[in-house]
Amino acid sequence: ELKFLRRKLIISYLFQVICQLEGGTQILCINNCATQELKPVYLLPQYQDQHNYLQSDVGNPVTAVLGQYLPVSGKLDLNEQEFEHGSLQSVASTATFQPESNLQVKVPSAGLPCRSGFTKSKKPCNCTKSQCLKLYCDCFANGDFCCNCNCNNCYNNPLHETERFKAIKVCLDRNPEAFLPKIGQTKLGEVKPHHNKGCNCRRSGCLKNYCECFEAKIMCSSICKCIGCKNYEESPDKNPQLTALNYMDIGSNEGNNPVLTSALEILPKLEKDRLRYLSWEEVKATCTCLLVQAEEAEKRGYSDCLGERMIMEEFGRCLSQILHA
DNA sequence: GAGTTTGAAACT
DNA sequence: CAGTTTCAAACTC
Ligand SMILES: [Zn+2]
Ligand SMILES: [Zn+2]
Ligand SMILES: [Zn+2]
Ligand SMILES: [Zn+2]
Ligand SMILES: [Zn+2]
Ligand SMILES: [Zn+2]
Repeated sequence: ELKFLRRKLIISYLFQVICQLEGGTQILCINNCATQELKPVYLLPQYQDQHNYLQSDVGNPVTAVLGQYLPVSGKLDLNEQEFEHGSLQSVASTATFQPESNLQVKVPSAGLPCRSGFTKSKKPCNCTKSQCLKLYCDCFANGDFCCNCNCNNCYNNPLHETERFKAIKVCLDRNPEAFLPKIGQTKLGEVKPHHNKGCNCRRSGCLKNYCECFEAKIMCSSICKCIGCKNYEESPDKNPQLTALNYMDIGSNEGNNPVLTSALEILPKLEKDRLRYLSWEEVKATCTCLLVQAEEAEKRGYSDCLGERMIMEEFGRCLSQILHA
């Protein structure tokens, strides 16, 4: 369901609109499409009479079930480049995101109660198909031999040295850092406890051990690409900017995404407790609704311009439902 | 303990 | 490189 609009784009849109709705001043402005003149679509007025607006949606089977999964038949292949071109207009500033370094979290530097090198309290694995020679196997991934494991057909032991070495080489070819510790590699001069490559969680909120960040007992950071993350600074009230920005895909923005820049400008105006974050379910449902609109427009042979307008209006309806849910 | 959910790793 | 499949662990009941 995210083929049509890449998720980070969606999240950025939703986030910005929420910011602006909450701020109450500005208006979402969208390029209609690359070939058309810039024609802003104003969403805000549509919210003025919320009741009526929702009433008119009664017959809309899509928005009526926002929050549920809708089966989307067929696939819509929209020219993404064109869409990108018609993305949010914003001053292309080069402002970069500078994390508040004084928010330094105190690290229990006392050192973990190191498991006595003797007991090797390594959790036994239960691999059955990987022969413990792929990174699926935690033993292998940690560079350990399997020991007291429950694995089947295990090659991760000195008896299969050759196979094991080959497997290690394959992994290193794929990722030269495959066997480096995923966390704790605090580079010199790095203030905060450095994290790994970041997670990509969607459904766990990064609050379950499915999430590698959570499992490692570290907060998600800007390099994470998670959706609906709740694994960040314990007291979000203290720094809404920081936590809110964690919801955007800063990591791949290279610091100059206009959406991000714009959000940075807007954020300080916000009352912190009015921010509302999006869950994966909401993002998913919204994307589904937008897809349906796109399909509809395509089916009816509407112009790209009109199709995009339909999509954006649907987006507005979805957003309003989310905001008022 | 069986069955489901999850997201990294592997694969195409 | 993105989308899909595989995998073993985390989780639920
Ligand atoms: Zn194993
Ligand atoms: Zn093992
Ligand atoms: Zn093994
Ligand atoms: Zn996560
Ligand atoms: Zn994370
Ligand atoms: Zn996260």
